[in-house]
Amino acid sequence: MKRLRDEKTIRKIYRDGERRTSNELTLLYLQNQCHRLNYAIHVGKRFGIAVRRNKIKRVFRELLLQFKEKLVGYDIVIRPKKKAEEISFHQLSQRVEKLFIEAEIPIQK
RNA sequence: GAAGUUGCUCAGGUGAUCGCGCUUCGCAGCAUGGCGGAGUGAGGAAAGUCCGAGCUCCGAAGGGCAGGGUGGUCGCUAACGGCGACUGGGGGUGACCCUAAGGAAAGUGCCACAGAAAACAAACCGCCCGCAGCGUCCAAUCGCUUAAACGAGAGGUCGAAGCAGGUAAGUUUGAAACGGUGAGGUAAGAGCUCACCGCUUUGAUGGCGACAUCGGAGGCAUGGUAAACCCCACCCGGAGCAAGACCAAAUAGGAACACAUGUCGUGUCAGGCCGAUUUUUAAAUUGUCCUGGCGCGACGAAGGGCGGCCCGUCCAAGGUGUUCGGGUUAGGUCGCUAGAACCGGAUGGUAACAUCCGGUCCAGAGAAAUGAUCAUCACUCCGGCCUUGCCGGAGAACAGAACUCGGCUUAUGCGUAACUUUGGUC
RNA sequence: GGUCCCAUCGUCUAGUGGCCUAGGACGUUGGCCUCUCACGCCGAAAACACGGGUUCGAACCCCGUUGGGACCA
Repeated sequence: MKRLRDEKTIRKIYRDGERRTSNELTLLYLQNQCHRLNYAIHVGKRFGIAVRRNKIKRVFRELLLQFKEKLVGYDIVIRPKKKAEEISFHQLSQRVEKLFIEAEIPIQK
């Protein structure tokens, strides 16, 4: 699992990728060539000061760790919404898994 | 016990599992990558960007003006608008706190409403004395008369207005009224005189100094406002690591507008006036001068740079300047962290701080990494119980390095020391 | 990261020490007009971002916060 830091790749995902939304986040995804999960978490300034933004990013990174072995071959971008701050880690985990199922990404056992 | 003032410390520890950034080593490998090990990894405010510096570039960072900043004194410091000590003023019962705290007798401006008057001294309302006339009242005396009544009436008293003079805040207004309070004094009053306080000025003593204490003199002149302009003293060139340096790649020498192309010298060519020579006229040759073209040299400048202006200085025909357009491009490397650094000690100093000795190496990352769960220990709070204790539950703030330091300000949890005021009990 | 600018009724604004108990326009709202609506007329409510300081007096001057906005190779 690797963090995406290349601006061009992220733009490509925004342009060509599929997207699914829930109350808590927006998920964008695109198949890639390598057999790994690359991710980016997009937290704008409307979430407040730097500490809060960093906290959201840490929560989502921890959450993606669960899917590390199951989701390979995809580049994804996660855009949290403000409601994501209000619910617990466990609830958030379920919502994300649901989104992955909706997206018909094959979850490997 | 309560309320408060000032200073200081810490910013949870340990272990396990899963993860992250950077550096480095090893293995496999040459795909956009993988696996494993080691080291290291946020703050007291990293924040606001309010000051000050280092560093880099802008010509070499020059002079003056403008502009900006600071403003008790002495010190500390690389520097500061910071810090320390002291002085004056103000606040608080107090511990203690606050203080842009130079100049209003260089000049200008402003001081609404109210008030007689708002700045330089007067006018007005008053008070007092004097003058001449008028009126009221009293009245010596006189006329007439027996007397009374009546009439006249020197002089006095009171009153209103006038003239000339004296007078100061009387009595309001106001934030503020040419010293304040008290006593004497006077026609009425007034520093007119006296005492105390204030002020001005002068001297002595103490202090490096701000200033303090004591004394003499003047009798009061100098309203407030400078976080109004201003004056005085001191300081400041501008920009900022997106500074800047190097490398690579790409574009292709683009468009529009503005401005200069002058003067002098000299060479050459062409033309013209005049003269000389040859010569029958005409024409030819040649010389001085003038005009024009070209070349060379010197001077020169519209403009531009030195990010406000002037001086000064530099560039200035191989055109320059401004604007627009196109391309690269969210390219790479360096700058980039060993420093006015941190810790401990000694010495000097009231202190800020300085010097010396010993030790330590402590993030340098592409929009950017430190976290999650569990256990346990420590801390705080709440509840219960058999109250030196045990059990259960809850909590842990503000907040995340982006070139680096020194401060200030703001946000914020817990603890602790000294001191102050106050309540209760002994 | 750095350099700057701004803040007045719900919105756009005027105000540059006293005339400010802050003016105007649009909007809101009450009444009149009309058969009703619109237009028109008369009225009302509504703001100096916050905290200190200077001054007799502050929306205005000074300092500090808070919020918003612009720019950079």
